[in-house]
Amino acid sequence: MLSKKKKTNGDSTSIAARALRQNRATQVRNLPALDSPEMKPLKDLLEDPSVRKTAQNGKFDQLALRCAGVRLTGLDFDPMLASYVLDPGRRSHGLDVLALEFLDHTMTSYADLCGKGRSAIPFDECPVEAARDYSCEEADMALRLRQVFEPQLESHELTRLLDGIEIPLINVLAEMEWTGIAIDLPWFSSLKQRFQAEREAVEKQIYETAGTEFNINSNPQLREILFDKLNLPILKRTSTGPSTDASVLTELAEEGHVLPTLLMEYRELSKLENTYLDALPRLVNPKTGRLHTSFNQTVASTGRLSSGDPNLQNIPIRRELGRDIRRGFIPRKNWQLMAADYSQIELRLLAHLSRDPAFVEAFQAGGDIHRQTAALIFDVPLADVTGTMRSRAKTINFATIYGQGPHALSRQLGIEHAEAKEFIARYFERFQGVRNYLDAMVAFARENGYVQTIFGRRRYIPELRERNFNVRAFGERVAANSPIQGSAADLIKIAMIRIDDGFRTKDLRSKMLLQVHDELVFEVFPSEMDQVQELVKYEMEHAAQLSVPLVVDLGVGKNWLDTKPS
DNA sequence: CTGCTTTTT
DNA sequence: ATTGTAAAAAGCAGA
Repeated sequence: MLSKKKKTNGDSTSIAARALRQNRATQVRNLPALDSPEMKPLKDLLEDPSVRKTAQNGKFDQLALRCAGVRLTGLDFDPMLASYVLDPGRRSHGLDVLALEFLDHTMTSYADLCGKGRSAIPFDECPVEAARDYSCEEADMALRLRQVFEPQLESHELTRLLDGIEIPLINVLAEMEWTGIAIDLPWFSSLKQRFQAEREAVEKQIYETAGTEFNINSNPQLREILFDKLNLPILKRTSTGPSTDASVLTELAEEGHVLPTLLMEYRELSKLENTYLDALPRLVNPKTGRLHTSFNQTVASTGRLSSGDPNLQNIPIRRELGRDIRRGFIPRKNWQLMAADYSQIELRLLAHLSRDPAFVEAFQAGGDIHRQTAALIFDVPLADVTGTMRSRAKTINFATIYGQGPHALSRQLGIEHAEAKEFIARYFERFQGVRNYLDAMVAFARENGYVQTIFGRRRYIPELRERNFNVRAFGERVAANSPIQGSAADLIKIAMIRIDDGFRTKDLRSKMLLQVHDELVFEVFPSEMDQVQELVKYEMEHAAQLSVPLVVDLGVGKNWLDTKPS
């Protein structure tokens, strides 16, 4: 939202809405003349070149607005968010779509205003009266949709979720987007050199091994080399032909073939190069010298946020090469980065929601949950749990959260289908409360058509009424998973609002920068370190009172990777 | 524009 | 009788 196109909240809608509210105008056609005194603030804004020039698709750049002294205030409703809490699964929450569906009104499109393709004119060249009407139509629709949505929100008991969480979160996210995060450009460019040289070397080896040059990024060409020329076995199919994904290449590599190993190295390097090393430096804002993501508040059907332009929620960490990229995210000079992670939040929520005694006790006892799970399902003393047992227990714990079946589990653990089936049976024997809870969620969803989180966030699951078994099975997994993932999303949103509030009342200079689902990243002013740590840990751990403790791990460092243990 | 692949939680 | 794990964003190729 800070940068461009994809808007979630606080775009021109709210600016114009404010202007309109002041004018008490409800009819697009009866707007006061632009020259009238009451329209002056809007006119000034529309005519300010530093603002007009930055508009994309008729939406003003938030950074430009902020530089022009315009800030988000007085925000107390957003039709997009109202639509999102009413039905997070719908395809679009766009104002135009909502206006058509709920008000039977076809809105002027951006193309209507400025044209499209070659004949399109820039937004700042369209007549200011037309820009006014375009903006005010949005405000008008927003106000009318409020009348439609408010009774629905009330009857579905979603008012608290919207007014208590989603609306207050708008300003928190806007502030995070505006603040941005710094990256170490020299570090990025030296990594680029290193990775590029390495990738080119691997490329050469691939051509030699294959005996021909081809486009490695082209799946059809790659299939031809692997499965026609070299006659390697086809282990998996996609809808368009033999698959060449990482699991296939790994298996082929294990059979002793050279090319698959090289291909995996190539893919890892080129992914890091293209997606991060090339893209991120280009997105550094020249005005702020920092990277400004957009947090989308209305795309994930579970209630999670998403991040885009650039996506800062999928910065690598698992493999060593990727970890180098995380090292490039840095605080401003003499400040520190701090990360605060919820420990096992989804499993804790599963324990809380299911009230399973064994699970609840394990968390109340503290310690390593996967280890304790292993002791229970393999029936050995805690001290005798081996690495393999713990790792398997961990996999099964995650499989449970996702409603995974024996087939998927066997593949993941590399064991027989029957053995996986036994693991699962054993698991639910020990955790009967979990079994009952998951079954109850599916039953509730079949009965009511939706499931909900602790805070009443709903997700409708029409798939459960489908004839197709696969679609229905998908619906069952959604019913089991969404209350857990969604409740976790609710919790961290509440914590973010309270932390932001704490920062303000305590007049702290430190900033919240990023949210990565169960983690918050902060840039901390040196003298505020103790205060910030205490505040963040407290608010995250007390976002709600559950029957198991919520635990947050803090880490401090000179780059994002440094904030992580080991 | 769609499909495939890869990155994260 | 049937399922080969939830949620995202993004780059590339090829039509």
